[in-house]
Amino acid sequence: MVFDITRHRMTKQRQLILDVLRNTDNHPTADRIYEQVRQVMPRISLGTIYRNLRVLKEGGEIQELNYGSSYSRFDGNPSGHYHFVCRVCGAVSDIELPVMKEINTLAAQVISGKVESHRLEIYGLCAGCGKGIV
Amino acid sequence: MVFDITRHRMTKQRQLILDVLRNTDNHPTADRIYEQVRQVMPRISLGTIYRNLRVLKEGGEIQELNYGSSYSRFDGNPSGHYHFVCRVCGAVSDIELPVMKEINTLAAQVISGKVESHRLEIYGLCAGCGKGIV
DNA sequence: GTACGTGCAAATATTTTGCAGCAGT
DNA sequence: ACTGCTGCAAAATATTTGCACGTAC
Repeated sequence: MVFDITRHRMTKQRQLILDVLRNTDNHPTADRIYEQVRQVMPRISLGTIYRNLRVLKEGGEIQELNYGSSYSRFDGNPSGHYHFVCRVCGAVSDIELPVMKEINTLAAQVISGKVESHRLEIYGLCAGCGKGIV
Repeated sequence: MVFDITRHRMTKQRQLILDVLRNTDNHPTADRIYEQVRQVMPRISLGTIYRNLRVLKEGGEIQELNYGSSYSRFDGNPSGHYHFVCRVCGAVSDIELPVMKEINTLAAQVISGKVESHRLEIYGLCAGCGKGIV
């Protein structure tokens, strides 16, 4: 699906937010997206950022992530993939590991419900933070 | 570790919160814990709930979970285990699946940092919600 | 007796929403 | 032109914190 144009309009704001998310790999927060977008469109409001993030998420264009923080991060890559989270600096990066469908199969054997998907995050120290610590 | 009594005091409030968490398996939110505890100790404050949840978490007595919602849930079982989240009713339940250490090994091969742990959640429909839906 | 802990209330932080005018199709 | 979208500001939600008093050790 490209975009549900029968219900949604591709406004300049929405396109810009999507562009920002697709051209970064650091999984920014709403506030960080706001800063980025404001450099091009200074009068955009944070409410518009949040409204568009929701629409884009519901349309399957982007993903929302939240890893123990009080805020969400967003990922312009909507396809299933895993993430690595540094416990020191909080950076989130993509993991080049294929999605393991067998996890769903395993889980289905012990769950009295319908298994649909799973989410996996790896925690540790990123290369940069690992160096500084003894 | 039982509890770091050299730094922390086991107050009635803290003990009660811990008891509530240990005697339930539905991974309650802070607010729900507050309601429970208030039935026994009506003058306790929500601030105290949050402060104690943090102390208990830092002491390794409990776990904090957050799955895409804007609020956290808490788990009185501090040992590593996986969770199943129903996408309809939002219920969170424990999964009887052993922790797969090989996931860390696999991840370590493709990550340029130090892998320490991982978190896995299964999503789907719980038994109750699966029935109602065609 | 000494800190840590508590209740209360105010403050933060993040996200959502009402509204009147704007703009994509 | 129709209806969704925007900016603005206020509200809602979840969590944290300052303070004076209380209590576990």
